[in-house]
Amino acid sequence: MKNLEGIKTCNLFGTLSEKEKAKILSVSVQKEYERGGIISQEGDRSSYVYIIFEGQIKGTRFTSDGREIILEVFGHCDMIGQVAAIANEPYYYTAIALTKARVNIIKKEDFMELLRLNPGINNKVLIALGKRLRAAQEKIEEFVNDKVEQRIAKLLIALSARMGSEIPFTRQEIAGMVGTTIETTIRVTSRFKEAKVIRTTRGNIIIIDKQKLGLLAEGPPLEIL
Amino acid sequence: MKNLEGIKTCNLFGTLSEKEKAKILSVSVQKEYERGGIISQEGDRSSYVYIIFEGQIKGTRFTSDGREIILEVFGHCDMIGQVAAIANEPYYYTAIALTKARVNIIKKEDFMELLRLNPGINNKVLIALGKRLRAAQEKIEEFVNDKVEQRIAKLLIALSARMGSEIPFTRQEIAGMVGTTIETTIRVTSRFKEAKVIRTTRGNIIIIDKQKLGLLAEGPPLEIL
DNA sequence: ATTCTTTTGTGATTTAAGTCATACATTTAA
DNA sequence: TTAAATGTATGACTTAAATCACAAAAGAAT
Repeated sequence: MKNLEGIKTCNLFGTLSEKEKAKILSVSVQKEYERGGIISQEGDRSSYVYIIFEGQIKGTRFTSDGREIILEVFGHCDMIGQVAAIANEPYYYTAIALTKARVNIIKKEDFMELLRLNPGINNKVLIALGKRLRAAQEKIEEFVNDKVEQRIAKLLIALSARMGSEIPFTRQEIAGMVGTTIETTIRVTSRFKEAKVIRTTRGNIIIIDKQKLGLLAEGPPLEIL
Repeated sequence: MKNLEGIKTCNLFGTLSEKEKAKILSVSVQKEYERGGIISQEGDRSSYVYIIFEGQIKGTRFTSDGREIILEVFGHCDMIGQVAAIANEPYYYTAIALTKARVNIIKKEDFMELLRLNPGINNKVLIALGKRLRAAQEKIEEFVNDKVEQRIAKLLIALSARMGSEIPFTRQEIAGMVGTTIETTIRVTSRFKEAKVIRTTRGNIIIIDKQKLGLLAEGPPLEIL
């Protein structure tokens, strides 16, 4: 039960009284997932809302030919499943644990109740959704404006802002996040390595020159740096 | 005042009593825009929320080299500016009238008050935001999976669902919406014309073979149809 | 009517990234 | 400890779409 407490510090619940927070905890169950564990699945009827307490979770869709597109990466205090819950629709994508993850699960009905009784939460949920919308729209802009090299640089920066300079993803996953193939991702990261912008181990990318990575994200290709 | 009434039929206000609806009308002002008229501008401090009563409005951002990216197209009963209002941030993009448009303007403070007093509206706003998030994520998927031809086919179908088979956009605008150049857009639409999928006049695309367009949106390129 | 501006149309060329094929290293499983 | 699976690496080739460059048609403005 001790771990559950951490979730109370989330911005989402910032406006609530101790009593209300306690109520949320009382209606939520905590569950732990191993890397690769499936939290919720695309197309399933939505029954729960999830608040992430620890670890990273990816929101993924699979194309008809089996390729994986990672639409979002969630971390501490992020909430998933609320869009499906509120609109009463099936989940739009599959949520998979990227690392060992601990998640608070709230029944849809309890969540809706929570929203109804606490306008403060309602507002926080709205703000969070707004942020996700903007993030998605920024990504669209990137597809229009940026080359793969630049998109990968931006992604690495964004990921390192959340989880430090050691990024525990394979090239395959990176490819899924920027919407490219594994081969190009390997080629780009190899170039980054050669230019001493990153180091890598199997399944990890370690940023060693954040400044140069920032330049790459701004636009100029590696060759002219 | 008569025109204002139409907005009451919007789903957004479905759960409200007549009295509450009247309240909304009392705090909103109606304004008309000509094609090209600017409703709100990227970066401006958000002061109003807009509900579209009539016409089409595009949500646009400009790249550093002046190209236009149209992120969303809004129509009857859509609301814009609410994300900026709720998060208390500047507008994320510029809203420009695509056609003659009539818009209800609500002061940010009045809108926030409305949200606070009517959980029903709050919920509707959440659902609408959720839909926009999914639309944006679908677009990301399109960038990953689809070729330009397919993306243009999908766009034309989506637009025609809202505004009929005559689509009043230039190739330039179409290009901005699918994230490509004007040249490729012209080439693709020229091919569509030759295959009798569409007709065009200056500034307009008229869909004449909806079924074939549907096929194109599904994937197979024109040549093999 | 003539000029200016916007929109549409095409050809030639370049380029970024996808595709295919193959190899090797590192983990995990049998 | 050997085999299978997964992740990384690279070369050769193809292709979709961008870029550049120019031209003609359709409206709008003078």
